This record gives sequence, structure tokens and C-alpha cells, in this order.
Amino acid sequence: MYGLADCNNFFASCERVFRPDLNGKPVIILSNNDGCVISRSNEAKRIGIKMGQPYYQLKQVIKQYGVEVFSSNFALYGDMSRRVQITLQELVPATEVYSIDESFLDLRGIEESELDALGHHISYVVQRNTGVPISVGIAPTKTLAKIASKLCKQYPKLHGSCFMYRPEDIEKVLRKFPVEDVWGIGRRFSKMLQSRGIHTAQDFANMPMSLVQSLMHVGGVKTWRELHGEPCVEFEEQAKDKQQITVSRSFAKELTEVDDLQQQVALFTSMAAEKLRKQESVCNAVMVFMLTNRHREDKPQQFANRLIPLPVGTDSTLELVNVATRAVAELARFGYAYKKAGVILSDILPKNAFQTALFDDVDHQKQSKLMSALDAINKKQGPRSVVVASAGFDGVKMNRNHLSPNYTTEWEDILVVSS
DNA sequence: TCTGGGGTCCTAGGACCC
DNA sequence: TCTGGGGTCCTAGGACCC
Repeated sequence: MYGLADCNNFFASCERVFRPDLNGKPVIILSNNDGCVISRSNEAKRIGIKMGQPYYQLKQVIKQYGVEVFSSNFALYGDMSRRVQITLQELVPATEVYSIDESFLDLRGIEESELDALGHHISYVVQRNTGVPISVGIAPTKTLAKIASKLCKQYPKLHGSCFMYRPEDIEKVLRKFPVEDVWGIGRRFSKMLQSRGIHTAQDFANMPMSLVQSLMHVGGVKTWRELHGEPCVEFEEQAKDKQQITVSRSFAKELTEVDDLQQQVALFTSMAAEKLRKQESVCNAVMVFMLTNRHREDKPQQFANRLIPLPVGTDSTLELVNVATRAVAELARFGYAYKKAGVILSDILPKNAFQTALFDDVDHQKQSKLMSALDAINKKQGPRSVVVASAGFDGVKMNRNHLSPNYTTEWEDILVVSS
């Protein structure tokens, strides 16, 4: 049996933990730059606010219903996520962290007769210890566990946990479960399936496997098998190293000056390099990209990008910033206003396996020591206590007009003092 | 005026090899 | 008119996830 523990309306719930006065009120969380809605309390869902809806379209509704609005505060959500994960780890043999608000639970070795009670216990303890409400689904495959956890959100009578295992019970659920809500079936395939008269998960499960194979390839077959109770998606306790690391942001105002763009890209590159060093890897290529505002059809459009292969794998912020900022200077065109930029580190390998080039003129040992020192200081004193000069201390040029305090981490305060 | 960010996997097709 | 066969590697694009 597999379990899935999925936090309810996670970001909105995190904000509420420290603002209990908001219980029962509509709450929404906005994306970076206060662009669009990325999390909603049940009350906000009920008054028709949609996921991904642009904030500027909601001003009227917000006023009318007294909706509480928050800018996203990932320092807070990341820390709350960690607390939930620690709590889960204490309750089951092993967990797989799937996303910031979901973990799969390894329930091997636990008696079937105990699973229903265990699910409810997990749901209760997580809420008691962290303040975050959570839905636990338990079933013979990951895909079915996902469905079970979604049922909890639909039916409060389940009290936060749903254990489904008898084939006849599962079929009863699948007959009412929309095919577009099945894990692994996205917007495109849902549309295609619906045009063929497939509307529920059970309709999909009733299709011949060969037809699923020809329409949706191996991914579709996996999902089909999982719905039939045959596990195809393995439990992965150990998080894998990232194969690609991206840092990108939209800006509050469009940037037209090369200097400003370079400073932002230098900052993104520093952040990406830090993540790279955290997983003890090096990258062999850097991609820099810059976009104009695609919503402004009256202005000239550009999606500029450049891939820079590196002669030797590196994890050095200095080296990477150097390459990335040079690319910005080459890409930026006069007369274009850039709304978003980013950097992607790719061709990633473990650091201990990296190869040196024949004519390598960088002293890697020295660079490595410098980066270790930089990371150590920033860990102790708070993020960006020490930065490369080209990235500056100002941070990203971003709107965050409804930001909550960092209730559980103090770094942002230290940053203000030190900068 | 104002529309997020960060990932993975799979497939098809082209380049290239013998 | 008719122009081999089989393999690998790489990349772009499309699908999906949160």
C-alpha cells in the first residue's frame, strides 16, 4: 500500500497558522511579482476565484468579499514544509518528498487492518504539531492514493484520511472521478479523451490497453495500469540530484538598460550556483534568456537566449556570473524592454567526477575554497550577507506588496542590518 | 498599468557511424 | 524506374507535474 499526504491549500494554510483571525475568511496567495493567484482557501474557491487568475482582474471581488491577499513568502512555506515532513517521518517507516506540500508514504510492513486508523492518526498529528490541515490517501498504487487523498478534500466526513483497497470500492470511486483529475492525465489528453466519450477514471480504465498505448504512449499505459491496482511508479526515498537548475523572475518594471539586466542575471546566477553547490555538482553549460512582455503586442518582441558550453565543469559563482553577464551584454538590444530574465545551469555532473581540461587556466582549488567560505558565511549570517559585487545587495526587482512577516525564520531581518 | 516559477520524461527526427 | 541496413547519440518539442 502507498500513502499520499497532501497539505490542504498549503500556502493559504501556512499564512493562517500565524493569523488565526483569518480562519473562515477567503484568503489568496499571489505568485511572485503579485502577478496571479497560486493558492486559495476553501472560502476563496467558493466565491469563484480561479487558480492562476491575474490579480488585477480580482480587485472588485476582493473588495466585495473582503478577501485577504498575501504575496508569496517562500521562506515561510519552505520552513513549514520542513516541519510537516519531519512530523510525517516520525509516523511511518519512510517518506518520499514529492513537492513542497506533498509526500508519499511507505507503508510496507504495516497490517492492512491498521491502515485506516494510521491514516487518521497521521492527519491528526500533522495538524496538531504544525497547524497545517492535511489529507491522507492510502491505496494499492500511487495514482490511486492521489485519488483517495482528493476524496478527503471533497468529503469532510472522511476526517482527513481515506483508505481504499477493495476492487469494488475503488471502481465505485473511479466511476465518479473526472478523468482530467487523474494524476498523469493533463489538459491535452483530457480533451482528447473527452472527445472520444471518455469522461471518468473508470471510462479510461475500461479502454483496451492497446488503444491507450497508441494514443498516449508509455506514460498513458502506466497510469492505466496504476488505476487497475498494479504499481508502476516506484517509491523513491532518496531525492535525486537535479539535472538542470533554473532561476528566473519577472520584473516589476520592464528593464531597458544593460547594466540593470546584468545585475539581475548576476543575482539569478549566484542563486543557481548556490543550489548547484548544495547538491555537490558542477555544470558544463549555462543558458541565459531574456524576454520582452508578451502581453504588450504594441511593443517589439524578443525571446533572446544563448547557451554557453563551458570548457571545464564548474560550481563557482564567480566563473558562472562572468559568463552569464557577458552573454547578457551580447543579447540585449537597444529599443527592447525586458520583462523577464533567467539562467539555466545544465549538463550537470557530480563534483567528484568532473574532468579537467588540457589547457585549464582557472585555479579550481582556490575557487573551491572561496565558494565554501562564502556559503558558510551566508548560512550563518543569512542569505546574501556576502555577494558578488555585480549582483548587488538589492535583490530582485519584484513587487511584493502584501508580504507577511517571516514568522519562523529571522534571516530577512539580519539581511537588512548587514546591507 | 497589472498575467509565476521550477522541474521531469518521452518521442520523433536528424546527424552520424560502420 | 530502380539507390542498404542497422545502430547510437543528440536535440527540439510536447506532454506532464507541483
